[in-house]
Amino acid sequence: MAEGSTAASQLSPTIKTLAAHTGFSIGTISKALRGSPVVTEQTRGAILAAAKELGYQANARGMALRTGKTYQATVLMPLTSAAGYEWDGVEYTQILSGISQALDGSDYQLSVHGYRSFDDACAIARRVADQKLADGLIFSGVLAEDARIAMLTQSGFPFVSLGRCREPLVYAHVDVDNEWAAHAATARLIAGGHRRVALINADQRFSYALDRIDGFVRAFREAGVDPSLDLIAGGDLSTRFGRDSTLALRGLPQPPTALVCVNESTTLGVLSALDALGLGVGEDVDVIAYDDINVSAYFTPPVTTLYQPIEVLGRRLGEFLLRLMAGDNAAQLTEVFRPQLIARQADNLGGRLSRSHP
Amino acid sequence: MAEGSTAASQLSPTIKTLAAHTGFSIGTISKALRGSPVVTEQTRGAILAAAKELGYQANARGMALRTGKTYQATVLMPLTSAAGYEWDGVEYTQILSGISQALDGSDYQLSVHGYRSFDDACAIARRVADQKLADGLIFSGVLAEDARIAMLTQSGFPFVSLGRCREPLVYAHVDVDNEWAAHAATARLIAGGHRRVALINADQRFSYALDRIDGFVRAFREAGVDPSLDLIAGGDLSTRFGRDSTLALRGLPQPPTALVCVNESTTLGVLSALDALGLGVGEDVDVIAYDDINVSAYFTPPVTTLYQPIEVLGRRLGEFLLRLMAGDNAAQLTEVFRPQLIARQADNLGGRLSRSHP
DNA sequence: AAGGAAAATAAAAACGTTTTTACTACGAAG
DNA sequence: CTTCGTAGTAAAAACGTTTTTATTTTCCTT
Repeated sequence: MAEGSTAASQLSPTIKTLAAHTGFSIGTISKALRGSPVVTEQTRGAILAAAKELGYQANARGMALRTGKTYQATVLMPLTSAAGYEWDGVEYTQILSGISQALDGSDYQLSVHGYRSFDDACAIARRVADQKLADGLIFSGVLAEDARIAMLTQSGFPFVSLGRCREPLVYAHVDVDNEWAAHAATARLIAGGHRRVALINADQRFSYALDRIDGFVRAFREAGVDPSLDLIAGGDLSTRFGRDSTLALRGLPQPPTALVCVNESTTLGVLSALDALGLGVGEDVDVIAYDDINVSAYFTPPVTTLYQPIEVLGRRLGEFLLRLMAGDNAAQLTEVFRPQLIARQADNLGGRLSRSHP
Repeated sequence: MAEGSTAASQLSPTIKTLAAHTGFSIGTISKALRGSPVVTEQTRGAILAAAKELGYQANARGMALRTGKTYQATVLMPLTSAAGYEWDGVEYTQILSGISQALDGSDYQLSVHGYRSFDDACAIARRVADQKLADGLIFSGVLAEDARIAMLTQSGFPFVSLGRCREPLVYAHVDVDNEWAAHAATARLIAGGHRRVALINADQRFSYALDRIDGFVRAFREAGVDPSLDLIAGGDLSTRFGRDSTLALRGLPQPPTALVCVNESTTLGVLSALDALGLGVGEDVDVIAYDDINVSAYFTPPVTTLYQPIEVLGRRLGEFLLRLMAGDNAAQLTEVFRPQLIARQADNLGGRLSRSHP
């Protein structure tokens, strides 16, 4: 019976199939495919031809077992905080999209791990590094003092973070210049005459939340004005949070006349709250938002934004991780993006405020 | 030198370490860990204790090589169509979140493959199945005649689709009752007096776009009214598409007095266009949207929605895939969700239309 | 008490690679 | 004409499992 050959033609060809087909040994086949210089050009040609003819594809599991590599790049993704399916984390689609594009064509597969809390994320990161579940790691939501960065830096496990911690460590990262962005937004509002500016911010555990406060405060300092620190709200970046904090802030004795918003889902909540309060944007209150998924242009009314497409950051994250896994030095793999200011409003309440303030 | 033992204590323990530690052979260790009935309860206890003591974790690559399984569940994710980073695909965060939650605790890892076109998705699906790059597959964006479903059904590769094709095939799937949803929205508008209703729909290659048209038409038929087929727009589900198609439709000689929108990013574009045209929602035009990420509540003005949290569908997708990979029958693994109607407007233009139409 | 069945474990083979080591020609040098 | 280095390839070992086959032990039966 030709059972053997029939079965073999069903299954995908292995290095052994190639050996039988070409007459070379499996060791030579492997070297030829890996581009080792010890095999002659002629044999390599023959082997490559046979590989193409049979549609040979290296078995990732065999390679992985022998080399200890996994050919996996893992991304830590925050699971939506779930309470009532509140809208947050939408930008992750574009982050993943960017990373996926960068990894496309490489030998690496993109895998995703969800986490529910920071401790959860730490535990997963540790497990991935200790057990070598992946060859590299990408994560975001960096804290001022981030245990993941400390741990991975020490163990030498390749990773790229979206965001910088506040410890003096050397590691590959991609970030947005949040200090600059918050400063730009706040300074613009102060120049427009505003003195009571709110900052709808992320939780202050996050490093970038602190960066934004820094920029916010610097803008006031540079203008010689006391910063409205009592108008800084911190929370999850859901739409509900944007709405609730706006309602609360506007209920204060000296409510804000302008708001700086940390992301687009929060902004939607802010706008919703302002509408509910009967306040007109550009008339009774000004709003400047940060946008990384290009949606603010469709808000009504359109608001001034600091725009940085996050897909670009995602792509860079993937590129950096590839280079890191190829042996590049982490110190060289850092980039901080400065968003673009898109002015859609005058942000001076139609000039009214500048008159009342000297 | 104690080099050997030192190095061994550094590396994670293997089945050999356990063998040396307990005195049993590696075969027995493997059987004990896998719960085989041939090993006595006493030895299993000893081995389990040693495994716990040494922190043993099975090496996935070794298992994968031997068993041919990969312990990977792969999701096909559409890459954002990218032209100008238009906002779309945001719901994928929640789909992945749901799947990740379902896979949590199982032996399976979630991996993500991005694709740029339907052909791309087909090629990837075929590669995953042929080369057994994963043990199961999840995908969405099902076409009326979907090559992936046909191919995977035939090859018997485990998969769950988000959406149903229009061919009479038996396969595991999760879906929304789009026909019902479109019917509910359209019928409500017709009951409110509308006769010129627009349907801002997905591209008609997609099966669910056809389902919505079916429901849309049925509502008209049941009311004894000619369906406004000329007001059906199909396109990508970006915000820009919502805006552009609304502007175009309202430019017609007999413009729609109401719009049914296919998802929330499109709805945002629709609302933006209506605002730009100076049309008030609930006054000059009514809008009913489909929402799967719980954001419509914050639109201003709020619109009536058909709400179905997509994270729930994601979780079910993961559950179904796990059961499928465990050997369950695909015929049993189907569920169609019916969204919830959340009426935030009267959707009858304040009663004005019902007066003019009998 | 010896034989044998059943139970428990050990040993070996296998999965598909890469890498190290061993072999075989062949040409150059003495 | 022999010896040796070298280039090219083959053979074998290893990665960590699971599974099949072989061996040992135990205990029952006659």
